Amino acid sequence: MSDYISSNTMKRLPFYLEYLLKIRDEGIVNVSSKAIAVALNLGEVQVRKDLASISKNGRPKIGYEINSLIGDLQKFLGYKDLTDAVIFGAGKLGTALLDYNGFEECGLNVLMAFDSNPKKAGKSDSGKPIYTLDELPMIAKSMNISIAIIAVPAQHAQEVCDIIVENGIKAILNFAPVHLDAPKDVIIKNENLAYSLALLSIELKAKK
Amino acid sequence: MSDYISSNTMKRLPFYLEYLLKIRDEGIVNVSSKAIAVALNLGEVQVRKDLASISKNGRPKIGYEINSLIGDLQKFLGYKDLTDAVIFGAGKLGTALLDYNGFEECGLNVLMAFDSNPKKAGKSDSGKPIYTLDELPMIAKSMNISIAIIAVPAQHAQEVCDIIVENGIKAILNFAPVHLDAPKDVIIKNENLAYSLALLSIELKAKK
DNA sequence: TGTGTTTCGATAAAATAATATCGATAACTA
DNA sequence: TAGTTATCGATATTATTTTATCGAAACACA
Ligand SMILES: NC(=O)c1ccc[n+]([C@@H]2O[C@H](COP(=O)([O-])OP(=O)(O)OC[C@H]3O[C@@H](n4cnc5c(N)ncnc54)[C@H](O)[C@@H]3O)[C@@H](O)[C@H]2O)c1
Ligand SMILES: NC(=O)c1ccc[n+]([C@@H]2O[C@H](COP(=O)([O-])OP(=O)(O)OC[C@H]3O[C@@H](n4cnc5c(N)ncnc54)[C@H](O)[C@@H]3O)[C@@H](O)[C@H]2O)c1
Repeated sequence: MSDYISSNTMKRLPFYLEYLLKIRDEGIVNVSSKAIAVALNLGEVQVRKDLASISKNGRPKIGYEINSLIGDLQKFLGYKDLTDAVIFGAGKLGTALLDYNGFEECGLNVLMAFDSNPKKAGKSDSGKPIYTLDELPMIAKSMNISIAIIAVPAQHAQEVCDIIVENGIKAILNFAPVHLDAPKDVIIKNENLAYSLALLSIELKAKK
Repeated sequence: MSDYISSNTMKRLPFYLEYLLKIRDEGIVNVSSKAIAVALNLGEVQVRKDLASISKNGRPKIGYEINSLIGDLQKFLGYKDLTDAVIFGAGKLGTALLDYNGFEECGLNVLMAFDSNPKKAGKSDSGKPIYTLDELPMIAKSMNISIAIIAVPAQHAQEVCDIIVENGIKAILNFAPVHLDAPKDVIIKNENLAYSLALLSIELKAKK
């Protein structure tokens, strides 16, 4: 168990967890780094290194005990204690995210959405509340929102970002295809689906 | 203009493009690597290196000529010649993607969706066609689909992946939170939104 | 109990990526 | 026109990440 974990390693951890959960369902109790490496298309040394950074229970000849490895992964990934998140922009993408029930198992509690358009206010299909933007200050004060998800049109993303920062939220996942400026104690991650697709297309062309 | 471009560099290129388009609108004609670096929070040497890999027109004291740099970026990123993509799963996420009009400007042409549920067949809000899954072979044969986007429930993702591969599509963007197995000449990229959020939450906790 | 096999973790080496340094060049200024 | 400055690109350095190597631990089985 080392102290620092690289972001590349972090990105692989969820895949280990997913795979381990799958094979545990199949009744497997122990697994070797080699088996994991083959299944996920990674190097086995890399697998051992990654796992060593969050767990410490590999045994020669035996491999890893799946249950405790899963436990360590879930603990590290914070899939136990929920983090509260809210969405800005209750449009197509925003409501898809709001009504998606797969976040809980990753430790995320998507609570509500905010939209500038009062007509959007009310409840989503799955029954989660949608508020108007001016209700944010009050709500933010009374509860501890950790993460904001931006799903508003690009031209409004920066202004929404500013409002988010003003209300004390320190982490933002931004789906709008623009670079956002914010104080550097605010963590911003850009999730640009169009770029992901474009990069895939580039790789495809490069291969031929 | 070098030959090989690292994936880290590739991920940064769209941000350069976005920024350059923005400042071009403001009437700026030349820009220095330093200005770009400051705006996007990168190292200025890194910016020069990245840009050198796709363009070659920086001039001492002047910087880069924005127009030609934009041209080179767009050309490299393939934002001119459109690549055709289709979506599997016309649920909440799938239709949000289908009706999103921001892909075109990144060179992606999202044509249609396929869903196993016949009730979904017809047209989306924006008028794009939704077909049943069994219509895929015929359609795939008559046109050149480059990219498949998987937006079906996790438990069906692998079976849909198999169908996609059978129909000759060589690149997949997978939104289902499962690892997919496919022949290694098929490029698979996982876009797991829940993990992105979870990682943000981990970083946030680590900072405090 | 001893030998062989598997698999781990630690350490070393190689590959990749980021950052720093510096001479060269082009524009500006006096 | 000569000196000054901003900025580039090339090269060198440093840091990070991946991959290889190898001794030791743990079990199987004779
Ligand atoms: N739909 C997709 O698949 C997709 C894919 C990639 C990126 N995006 C990006 O996600 C964002 C949302 O896309 P969408 O398709 O859901 O758009 P949308 O038009 O369906 O929804 C946008 C919502 O934001 C609300 N809004 C506008 N200004 C606001 C403000 N200042 N504060 C709060 N809410 C505001 C609107 O009322 C609307 O409900 C866009 O930036 C888009 O570029 C979407
Ligand atoms: N909604 C989100 O914000 C979100 C976020 C992250 C990941 N995801 C993932 O994206 C996928 C879709 O999510 P969603 O919220 O749109 O779900 P959804 O239930 O709204 O839609 C799923 C659609 O897939 C169709 N489908 C089922 N089996 C199919 C098959 N074999 N072939 C073709 N179509 C099939 C269904 O008929 C349905 O229309 C899921 O894997 C989910 O985990 C969704």
